[in-house]
Amino acid sequence: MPRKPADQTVRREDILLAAAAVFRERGYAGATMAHIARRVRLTAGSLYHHFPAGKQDLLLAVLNVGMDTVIAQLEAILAQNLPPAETLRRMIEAHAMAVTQNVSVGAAMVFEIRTLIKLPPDDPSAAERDAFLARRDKFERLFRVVIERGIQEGVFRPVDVGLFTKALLGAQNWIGVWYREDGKLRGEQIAAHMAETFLAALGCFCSKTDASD
Amino acid sequence: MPRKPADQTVRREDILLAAAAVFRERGYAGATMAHIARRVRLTAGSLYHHFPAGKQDLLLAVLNVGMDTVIAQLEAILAQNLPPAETLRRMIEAHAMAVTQNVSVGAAMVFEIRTLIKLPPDDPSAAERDAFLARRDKFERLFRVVIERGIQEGVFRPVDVGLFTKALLGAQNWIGVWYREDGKLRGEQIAAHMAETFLAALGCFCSKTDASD
Amino acid sequence: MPRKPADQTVRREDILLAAAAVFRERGYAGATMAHIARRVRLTAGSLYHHFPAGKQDLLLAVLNVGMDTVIAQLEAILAQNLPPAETLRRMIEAHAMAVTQNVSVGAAMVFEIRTLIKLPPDDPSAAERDAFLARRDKFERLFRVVIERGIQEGVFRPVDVGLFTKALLGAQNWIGVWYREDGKLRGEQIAAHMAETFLAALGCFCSKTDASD
Amino acid sequence: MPRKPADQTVRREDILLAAAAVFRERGYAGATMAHIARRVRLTAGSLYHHFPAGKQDLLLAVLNVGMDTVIAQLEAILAQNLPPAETLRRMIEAHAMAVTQNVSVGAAMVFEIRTLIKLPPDDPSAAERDAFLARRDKFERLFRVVIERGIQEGVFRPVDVGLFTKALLGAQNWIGVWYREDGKLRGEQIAAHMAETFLAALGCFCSKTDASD
DNA sequence: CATGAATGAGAGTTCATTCAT
DNA sequence: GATGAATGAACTCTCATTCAT
Repeated sequence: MPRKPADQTVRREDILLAAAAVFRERGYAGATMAHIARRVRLTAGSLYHHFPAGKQDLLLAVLNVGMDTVIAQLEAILAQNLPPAETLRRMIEAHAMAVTQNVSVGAAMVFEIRTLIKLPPDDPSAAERDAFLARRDKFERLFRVVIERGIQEGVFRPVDVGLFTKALLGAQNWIGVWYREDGKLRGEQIAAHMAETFLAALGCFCSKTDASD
Repeated sequence: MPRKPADQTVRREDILLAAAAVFRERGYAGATMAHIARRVRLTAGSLYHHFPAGKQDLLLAVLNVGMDTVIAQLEAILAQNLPPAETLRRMIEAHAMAVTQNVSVGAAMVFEIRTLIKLPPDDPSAAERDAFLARRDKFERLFRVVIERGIQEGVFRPVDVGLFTKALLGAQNWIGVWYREDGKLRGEQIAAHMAETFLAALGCFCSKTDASD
Repeated sequence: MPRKPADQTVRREDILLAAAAVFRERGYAGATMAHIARRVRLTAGSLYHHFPAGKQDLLLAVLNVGMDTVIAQLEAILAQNLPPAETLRRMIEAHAMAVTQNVSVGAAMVFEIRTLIKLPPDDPSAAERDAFLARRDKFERLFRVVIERGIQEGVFRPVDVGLFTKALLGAQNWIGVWYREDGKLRGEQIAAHMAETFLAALGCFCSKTDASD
Repeated sequence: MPRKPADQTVRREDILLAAAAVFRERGYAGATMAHIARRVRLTAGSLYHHFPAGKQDLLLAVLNVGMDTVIAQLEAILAQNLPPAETLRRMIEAHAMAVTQNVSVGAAMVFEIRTLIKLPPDDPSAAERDAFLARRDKFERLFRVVIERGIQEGVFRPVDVGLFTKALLGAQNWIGVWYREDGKLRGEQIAAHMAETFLAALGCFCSKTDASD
């Protein structure tokens, strides 16, 4: 009754991406372990070898991977200490690229936070959930801070930073909803256009400074 | 506008709003008929008197109500034949207001289109589903057209209209995700800020023309 | 898809007895909801209408019913304030009768306490579990007290009351294991013999005093 | 008595005891191969090297070991041809000691016979099961015979031998349920008290004859 | 011998839906 | 209209068991 000749071993990450894809297509609640398993040619039960805590665990893993990737990139950009406009441009582009490069994970971050929040407070994953939400807030703050700095320095038009950030992130998150890997728009184009749009919205039409990084 | 016996009308709409609220909180797949029924003090079975086709029917009804409202408002604005900048401002504001005034319905429109798309093609509701998706496309086109016109007339900075519209709608849809009825931001403020942001992004800083409508 | 023409309604108690019977035959862990359901001509899912908390709930209900019955009878006997030997005889007989009259429930009380104890401490039923265990201890104490009194009064041979009670209850509980409703021994015979055996073991061969009750 | 390579023998017995312990704690149906394996620091799969027929095999092995021990001891006592009262006393004590010395195995014999009986008739272990049940009946008969003889010889009060034996074995079996290795009662005390109780119940208060064995 | 990965057969439970009352 | 009881299909998760390594 067992199978799989070892050359075709399924790795944790494969399952994770499969889960993300299924979550994107059908939503967490609409996704079944069987859906996920089928993508990696396993049976539903076998997933529990890799993610003993089950579906919930899988969701948290997906979200964390996504957040890890994005935060790492943003922090790398911030570490360069570029001027606000350039920093924001790169952040928007990096974020948009991340979303298009792994739409499924991005979509999960957009759509399934709600699922997380509905977790009963006595759930064993509650701690991990809180940790994730904290990181998400931190992520949002990274954008806020840059925008605030730009306004203070007079490079950006004064705006309600909270509202503006929500608008920006809404637009960016939404990419994961409509973007098709096989569509005509490439990630770079989308990223560039997004940056341009929101920098313009901040009254900053300065062309891309080609700082050799 | 003649009405059916008041009680009934109210009942149906109550259920609809209850459904929208539950869909917002738990997602379509995570919502149960019992959740919805409890909100209107009925039992799950009783809902079938009002929505014979069941859960799916409820979702479509919610989405249609939402779309009806928004499209009606947008068309009223377009009928006024105002200049593109002013038209767009009002459209954005009207849309944002609609989202904040009935967050649940708005959230359903954001989150549950996916559910609709996954409908098996042999489903009896497939026709209604297609009708809805067509109207959603029409809705998006209303924005596109105005933006295109503004660019042609030179009032707006030239942008990729498709991408720009996606960004705009992403930001607007996202409102339904973070907006709290009991929060400190009122719908008007949000609406105004959204309009300002995206008009600015189009290079149009003209202050609100107070055309007496 | 629904069924059952109302004349054949299944009552809560029917399910309870069915559960007890299945628990007796296969043990709690070995019993399935389907086994229980089949006995009352329902499907497994339907049991959740009557016992929303499921299998665990069913076990606790069975145990509580059993304990209720026995304790009530014992207390009635104690209330008569008869001399220790007569009291003990009647208690043993009443207990034995209770066991033979509802073997399944009795067996559950014997075999499934263990199941209860293994309940994780964060289980929602933990409180009910504790309540049950407390009542079981009280039940055991009823016997102890009578035996102690008899020893003090010199009617009973001095024995280790704790150990003696365990022996007595072990013998009584065991009835539920071997007793067959269709066997040749009637409950009364068993009850009388048990009383006689343990009164004899206490050095008390006094014949049954026929106090007209 | 020549032994197999020491390691193996030990291994097999370790597993057996581990199984008995787990069966006692959680019942056969509630025990998993993983539970058992963990106790001997193996994985579930590895158990199949030692007990190829799996869980069922383990149970039968546990029960047989228990029965072997007890029957051997009882037969040794019977072989001494002592008078009935003394024989019975020693049998009761030996049995009680066996139960307290290996509670887990004893508990399995008490609780898991039921499991055995539910074995489907086409099960490969059915023959072994029947053999075990036969030995259990033989075991019970050993007690019966001694009691009968005692009655015939007039040393014991006349009782219903079947019922009396059930009472005796019930009390003895029950020890395995309440006995705690770390409790205040030692096996010898329990054994002595049990013997005393049931000899008293047979009207035989003769003190322990200290036949030097 | 031991393990880790896998399987397949349930088990408990949930839920949309139906229908007699 | 409304309800309560019922169904059947699905879903998450568990587990004995197998086998390549």
